[in-house]
Amino acid sequence: MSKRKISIEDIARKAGVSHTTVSRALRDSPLISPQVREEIKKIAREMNYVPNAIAQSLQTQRTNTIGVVVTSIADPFYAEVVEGIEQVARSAGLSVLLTASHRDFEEEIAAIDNFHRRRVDGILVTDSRISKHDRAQVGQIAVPTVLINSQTEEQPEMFHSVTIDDFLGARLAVEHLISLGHTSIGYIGVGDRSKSNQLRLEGYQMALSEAGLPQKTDWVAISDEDYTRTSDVDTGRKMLSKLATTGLTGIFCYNDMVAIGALLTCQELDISVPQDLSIVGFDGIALGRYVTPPLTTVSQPMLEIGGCAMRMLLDLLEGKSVENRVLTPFLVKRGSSAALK
Amino acid sequence: MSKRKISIEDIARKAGVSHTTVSRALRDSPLISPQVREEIKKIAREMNYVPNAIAQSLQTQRTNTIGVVVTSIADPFYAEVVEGIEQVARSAGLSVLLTASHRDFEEEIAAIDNFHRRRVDGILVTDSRISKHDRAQVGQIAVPTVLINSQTEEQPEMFHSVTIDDFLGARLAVEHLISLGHTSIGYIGVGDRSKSNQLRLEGYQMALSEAGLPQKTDWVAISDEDYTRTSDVDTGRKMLSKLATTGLTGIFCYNDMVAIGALLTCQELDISVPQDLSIVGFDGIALGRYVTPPLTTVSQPMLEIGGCAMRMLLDLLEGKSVENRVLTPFLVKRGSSAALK
DNA sequence: ATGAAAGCGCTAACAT
DNA sequence: ATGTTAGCGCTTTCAT
Repeated sequence: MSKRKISIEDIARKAGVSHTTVSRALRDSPLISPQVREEIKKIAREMNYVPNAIAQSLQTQRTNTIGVVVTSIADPFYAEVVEGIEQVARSAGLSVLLTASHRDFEEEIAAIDNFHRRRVDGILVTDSRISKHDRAQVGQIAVPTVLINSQTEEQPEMFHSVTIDDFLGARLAVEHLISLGHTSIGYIGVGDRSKSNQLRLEGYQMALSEAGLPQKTDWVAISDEDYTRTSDVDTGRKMLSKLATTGLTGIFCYNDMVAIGALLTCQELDISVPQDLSIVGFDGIALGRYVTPPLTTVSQPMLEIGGCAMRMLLDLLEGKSVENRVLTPFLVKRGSSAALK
Repeated sequence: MSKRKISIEDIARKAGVSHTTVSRALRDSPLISPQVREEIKKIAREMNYVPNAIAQSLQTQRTNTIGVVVTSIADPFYAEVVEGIEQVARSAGLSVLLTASHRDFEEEIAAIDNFHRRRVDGILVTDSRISKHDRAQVGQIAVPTVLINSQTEEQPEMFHSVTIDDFLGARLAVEHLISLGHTSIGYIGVGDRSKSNQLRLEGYQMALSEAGLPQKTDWVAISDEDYTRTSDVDTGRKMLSKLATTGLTGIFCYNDMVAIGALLTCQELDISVPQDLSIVGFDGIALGRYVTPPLTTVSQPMLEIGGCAMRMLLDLLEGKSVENRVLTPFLVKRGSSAALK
């Protein structure tokens, strides 16, 4: 194994030309005569030359790298979003630096700062905690940045963004329950996800009031715990126990993990789903297909969210102007919801 | 937003010193007098200086970056492994470049090649398809590389590796079924994962023969499909249908997704699990906890696999010598397995 | 304690 | 069509 890496100067020496010629030949410059070019490429191959992207980056001021911040790498939702990001990034010749923020503001800032030092060409942040007040901390966000499902109320013109229509999604879920004949419908939320939780709650309320259905405060249970170690599944479990005695026949849950927690507790409490209680989740993670009964959910197009954000970033890198996108979620009917008896 | 980034020369000019002094001050060199150092740091802060990691890397020949190749980012198993990797990488000041290989040899090679151009300090590859015959293609693997659960029979001294003990794991699964009184035990495998599938099959066979139990060829079903789009769940579904009529009372599945496919088909065929049939999976992905009945499985310590591989890489980077690790999986008993009636 | 100069490996003006 | 010369923004001898 060659200890010292080969440089274009090494090739130049061997080929009896200048390193500039090698540089040009390797990048198919029309300035170099075909035979010289081929000869140089041949030598490069023989010497196992591997171009130094670092040196190229220093010169071209482009790293062909983007930074992605996710709340957790093992999160089934964002894992799929990142899959979508990576696919289009790679096909555009960009590599992805991935960092987890654990929904922590400081970690998020640190990750972005690290990306800046590394001179990434662009940044993608999921579930961002950054708002306009924090501009100082982020230093100058000098590179194109797109927020995915941001959790703050930043001015739209401040950052670029791709979001899911939480309000609409919630309505889809609740209207589905209503169409099944349910009239006593509850909501289990996650306080920690401020913005999306708020919007889903509002969508829930709107759907009910539009249908002229009653709303009771004890039909809504929102966990107020810090996002320490209490997972969403546990939230679903606890909150369902609270709501179990309120006579509800349908429950819309903040997301699929919460819904699954609710489902599990129903099994323990001998509440049959969907006979006694219909449950609807949000997100559309793969998992929902495999629980019993399979989970009815409002599905987010995860791959598309990632792909869309990445394409937006690509446009930004080319200096194009872009418009923020609000993607549309769609209802996936499965076994956890059924007509009211 | 400052268009042009500030460099140490800009700071030097402002501070009336040389850029060398700035460089030293910023990195707390004892050569610089405390007051000058503080003054320079203050100016740097005021000017919103962000060190250029690219320039540093070119000089120091270290990128503080590692490359990670996974089969799929959205894979619940490897997502968790990567989570483990990223945690220890970050605490060591390293960033992670992540690329998906989709179990494709060419893509895997391309990813590694890309990492080489980018001069990553080290590489981690999961489910590697590379064997010693392919050394040429990989060029010179010039940087420390650790394979995680490699799928080929490379000489141990060729690459460093962290693996799970597939053979032992399979035995744990089958011995568990045996201890529950089962005597007709089948195996559903995935042909595409050559090495691990082979080892798990052998573990299965060994456990049976040690217990003096019968083995029949039609108790073993191994999917021979290419890994195109047919997911493991579908494999489980199809193979269970095949085995359903053979009078088995226990089935060990290559992994949890296969087991879940089997579980789902059991529901459709009105085969009660675990009353009529006990099912045991492999991997220990979170999902298994939430299906009905919850899945008994041989769990791999996913975070630890990632963390262990990363620590091994860290040692390699420090020039230490390392020993390959074979980690031990453990049985997690849940509802999908029960004593034979 | 500080500075001048060289160089990491490449690209790009500017010659020729 | 090819070579010379500068940098890109840092770290690191080597002087002073």
